[in-house]
Amino acid sequence: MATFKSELINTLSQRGYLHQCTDLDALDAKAASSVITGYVGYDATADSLHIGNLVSIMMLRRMQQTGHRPIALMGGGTTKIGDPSGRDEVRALADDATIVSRIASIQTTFDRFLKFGSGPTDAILSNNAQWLDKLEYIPFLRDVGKHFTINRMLTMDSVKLRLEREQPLTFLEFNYMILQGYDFVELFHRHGCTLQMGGSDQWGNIVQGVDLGRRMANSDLFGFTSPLITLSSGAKMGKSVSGAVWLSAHRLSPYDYYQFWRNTEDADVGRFMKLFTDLPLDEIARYEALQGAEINEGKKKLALEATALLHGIDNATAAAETARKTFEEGSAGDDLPTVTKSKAEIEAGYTITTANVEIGFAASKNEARRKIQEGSVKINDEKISDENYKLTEQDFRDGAVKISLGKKKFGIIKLK
RNA sequence: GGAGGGGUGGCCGAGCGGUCAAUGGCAGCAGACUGUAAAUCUGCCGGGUUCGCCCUACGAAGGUUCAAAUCCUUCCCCCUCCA
Repeated sequence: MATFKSELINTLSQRGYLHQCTDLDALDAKAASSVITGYVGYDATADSLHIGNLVSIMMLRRMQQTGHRPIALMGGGTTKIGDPSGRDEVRALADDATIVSRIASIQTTFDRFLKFGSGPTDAILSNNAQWLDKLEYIPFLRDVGKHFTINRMLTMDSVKLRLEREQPLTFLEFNYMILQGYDFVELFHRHGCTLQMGGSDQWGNIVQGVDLGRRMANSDLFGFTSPLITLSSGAKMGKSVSGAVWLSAHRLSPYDYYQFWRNTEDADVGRFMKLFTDLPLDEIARYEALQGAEINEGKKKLALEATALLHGIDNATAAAETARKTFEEGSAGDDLPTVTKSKAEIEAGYTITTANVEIGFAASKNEARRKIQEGSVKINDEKISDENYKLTEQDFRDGAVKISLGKKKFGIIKLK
């Protein structure tokens, strides 16, 4: 089974993270004989990372698990430029204050996956604003710009595709790959970082960094990318009942995160366990062998383990218990979205329509009315077909009403 | 600088004076079937509503008309060809 010399590359390869590598054999040899420092960069395009970032976060985690040193690089500087990769339109650029607050919010996610500190394999959190913000234009062009040819840059997918589609590419964005390449060299000088990882869409940017390292620092740097993770049905990964799958709890609750994994397609269970949990491969193989409805046991395990990594075992267990009560017992668990109402508010007339909106099931009252007419709204498991139905004290059992939309969305209205 | 074409709902894309909150497709939501799976089929898919209607919307601002996404004027932006 072990086809590589190093534990790092064996792990990355066996668990499904390997897509492309600039020099796999050399990297493998190096990882077998020394501690490698490697990084992944994250731009602050929102105040939370999302499921699409999780593969690379797990790669950093695998590095640490196999005795190497990961760096999470926050793109405080590059976010001001905007990565054109895979986009047809210029990004809406955030102002400095927004970027700083987003980074502060994002950083907490890494504490769950990596152990930071000053030991030889302790993770490092860095921010490229530290060096990019104070670059001087002419010196930068002379030191770094001279190593990039326009000819080469025009062949990069991020540029070429935009031009082929006749979409505008600003000079600002055109510089993104140069700055990302420069990051790599900077991290090499600061921390001896010799590896950059990322998703397959980052290949071009990463390779530019590897080349720049050879030219500027005469150093051997490595690039490693993971495949784009899609569902077996072909869809892009990243939909939960309440929209995008965010990693920050303020954007997506641990319960909803658990539910996202619980609803994994059958064919993806084993693959996702390898990528997104620490379960040993032989245990994963046992779950993969399950057939038919038994696969649900694997989904529960996947959901529990993946949620525990991000939100802690206590939150994961609570989410699992809420799911069990809600779906298997038909009662209501504690982690469901909750709205609290006073007795006076109920007496003043609180309609089922408003309740659906307040609990987040519908974006507007019209949508809530439609759902009621479609017969998908229930109160305490009783279908409600009157859109003007007002909750009464009789609806409250032990001070709470269970409200549901469809088969998967549940919420609680509590009486204060 | 000159000539022509175009900007429509989350996206693509019809419409070209009234019957247009605007055909289709994608995405999304719900129902049926199931295993909280996939596939399939069905319905819904701007906001508010006392369910009569009302408001907002077809790049922006004015105008013509009983009536405009559709006609006119000005402005902004994109594309193609010529120089």
